[in-house]
Amino acid sequence: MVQYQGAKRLDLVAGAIADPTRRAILARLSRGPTTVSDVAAAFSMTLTGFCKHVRVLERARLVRRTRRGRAKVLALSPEPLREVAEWTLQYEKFWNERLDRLQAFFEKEE
Amino acid sequence: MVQYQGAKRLDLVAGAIADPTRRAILARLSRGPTTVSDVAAAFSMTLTGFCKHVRVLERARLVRRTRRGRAKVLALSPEPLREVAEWTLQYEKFWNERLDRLQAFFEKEE
DNA sequence: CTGATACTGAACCATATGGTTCAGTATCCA
DNA sequence: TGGATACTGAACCATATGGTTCAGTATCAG
Repeated sequence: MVQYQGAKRLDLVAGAIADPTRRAILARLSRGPTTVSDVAAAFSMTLTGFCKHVRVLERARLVRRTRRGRAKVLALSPEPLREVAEWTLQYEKFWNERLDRLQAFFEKEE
Repeated sequence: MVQYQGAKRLDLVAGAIADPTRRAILARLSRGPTTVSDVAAAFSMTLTGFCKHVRVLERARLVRRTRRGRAKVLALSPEPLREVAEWTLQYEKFWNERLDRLQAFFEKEE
């Protein structure tokens, strides 16, 4: 499959949010930046395992990581979610439109 | 990680759209229902491989498959995308709001 | 300087994903 | 009935993902 403009980024972002742990991290960070350990405390997982999730979010540019002393602070970087929203909203007309045509199609099939 | 309401479905749907082949399938089906072979013709992949992608989309309830003679017709089922749109739009305020606070934060760090 | 804190990288493991080939089922057509 | 058409399942393979442990680096506190 050929990769069009921004397709790889959508792969990364959609893949990143396809995991409940990572969505929970984003939800936590939406309440403000905080340290790795502080976010990690909510999960029953090793810190190393947690860091891997952070790495996935960082590669998708959904979080930024900066050093503050010996801690690292995570901050939400929500812009890539906009791209996902825009992609899904391309299909808005399909879930909004009356489903007569589709229903008729399936009734005909059965 | 505990799975909250609908979380597993979001996993499936976000995972399904995290692949350019599958997004292309959805784009094709947005122009109307058609057969497996017809959609598959656009991809340089075996039919078996293609079917696996269809299976992923079907498990995420993004396509429906019905038999018509010896062919099977695929149709877009866009409702699950609405859930993804709604999830991402929770973060709309973050990409819409002025980034003063965040920028100030990073400037302070550097 | 020393030790504790806060990560992070490397290696490893089990399972999932994305592809293949080959064989099988279901339907249409002559 | 007997092909040809249109998938689909099973087995296999390579790589990716999500977790672990253990060892290492960087910073702070005394």
